[in-house]
Amino acid sequence: MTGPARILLADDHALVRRGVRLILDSEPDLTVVAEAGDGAEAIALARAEQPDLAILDIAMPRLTGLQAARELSRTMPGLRILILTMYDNEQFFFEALRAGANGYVLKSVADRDLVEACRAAMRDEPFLYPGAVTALIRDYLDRAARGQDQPERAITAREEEVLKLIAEGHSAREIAQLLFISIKTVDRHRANLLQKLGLRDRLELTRYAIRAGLIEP
Amino acid sequence: MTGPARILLADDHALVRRGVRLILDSEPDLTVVAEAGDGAEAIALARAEQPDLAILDIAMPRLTGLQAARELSRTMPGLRILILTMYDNEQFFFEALRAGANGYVLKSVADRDLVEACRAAMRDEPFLYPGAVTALIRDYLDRAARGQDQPERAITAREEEVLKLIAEGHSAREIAQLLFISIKTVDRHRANLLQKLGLRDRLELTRYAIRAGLIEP
DNA sequence: CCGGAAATGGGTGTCAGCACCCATGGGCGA
DNA sequence: TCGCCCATGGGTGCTGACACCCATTTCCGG
Repeated sequence: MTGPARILLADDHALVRRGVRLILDSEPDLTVVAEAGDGAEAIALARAEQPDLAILDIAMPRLTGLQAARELSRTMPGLRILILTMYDNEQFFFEALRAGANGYVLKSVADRDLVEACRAAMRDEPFLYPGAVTALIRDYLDRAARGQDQPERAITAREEEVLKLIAEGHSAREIAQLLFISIKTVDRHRANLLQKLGLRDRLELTRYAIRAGLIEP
Repeated sequence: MTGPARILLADDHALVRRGVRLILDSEPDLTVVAEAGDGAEAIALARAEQPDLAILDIAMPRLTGLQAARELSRTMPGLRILILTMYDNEQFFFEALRAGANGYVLKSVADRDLVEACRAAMRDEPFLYPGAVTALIRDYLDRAARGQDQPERAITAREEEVLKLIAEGHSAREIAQLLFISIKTVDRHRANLLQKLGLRDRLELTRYAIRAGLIEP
């Protein structure tokens, strides 16, 4: 017996943090030991507090929950990770799996499922909401049907970074200066994003990012 | 003595509703008597339950919190209204005041201020977060300085039509074909819109249209 | 150890967005 | 009636977005 699971909670809205904390702390086997307001703070607090489980919102300033999840699952392999998001979006769901998340919970059903998802993660079992399971099965069947000839490449970490900046209204030149890379490289990332997502221009990229919850309008 | 204030809570995320409910119900003078997941449901429940106070999120399906606030302040004059939102946006803030809201609270600071805002509303006093107060004062000073000499030309009907189409992602060429006018005229309307709204490009026009509720994201 | 993917960056060309210039005809209020 | 604003549209030119071409380095997994 080692006491309740120690949880790090990261969301940029204090109100959501407070609500989730009240829900989790009312369970005897779960306790929130730290709260972060952005992805960078989440990483710092995870290192300082060594929690058992991190609950990460996707849409956060500085680093998104997915970026933080990649970093945390790489540097702290024992840490369980739950992604908590507003949006039912398959692209981000698959990315969350690749980023090392143990579970993916929608905020719209989190009041019912979140506690169960935490317990599943602590047992090192995956937890997915029903829609995600459906998408996963469909994707599995798709791959089986195609014989994995096309692994349909996903958005990379760097591409997500560029996507966020484009959607925030920055020009290619500004992004190049922010990331210390050439305009041509920004052009290439943008082109890859447009091709992978099947979109036409940066305006559609912006809509996509808003719908996906990467940024706020 | 009439017992605790009866509150209607409207937000499309069950998780946020649950958090807010836990916060408010722990105060002896506040009690949540109904929860709505969208603006239309909020109006129906307000009529059925006759609460003292309605807390409305802006971003909701069917009817936004602002639309619901307009309807409620018109048909139920005794009802106090608090707008609760993610966005620190002056446009929304002024719209909320015009829609009859008694208070405007940001989700990012709601864990601290929400209870106080509810009590202020029940005393029929306004409650605004500090940034909103600053914006209100600046706007007042602006108007005083101009002495309303310039009615600051409004968007014309034709310009709004073009704005909508631009925000929906149509190119100037497409809009010209849709409206049976020349590309150059579309160019001119766009230029006038950019100048009147103080924006830079069609991407910012799109954000503006989304925020103004002209189109759906 | 080799092949592929990710990240980097250069060149070239087309086109749309946007700024600035200009003019004309119609409607409406002072 | 006169002037103003609106809607219309033409010309010119710059710049950024985007497509398609190319190459190099690094790193990781089979």
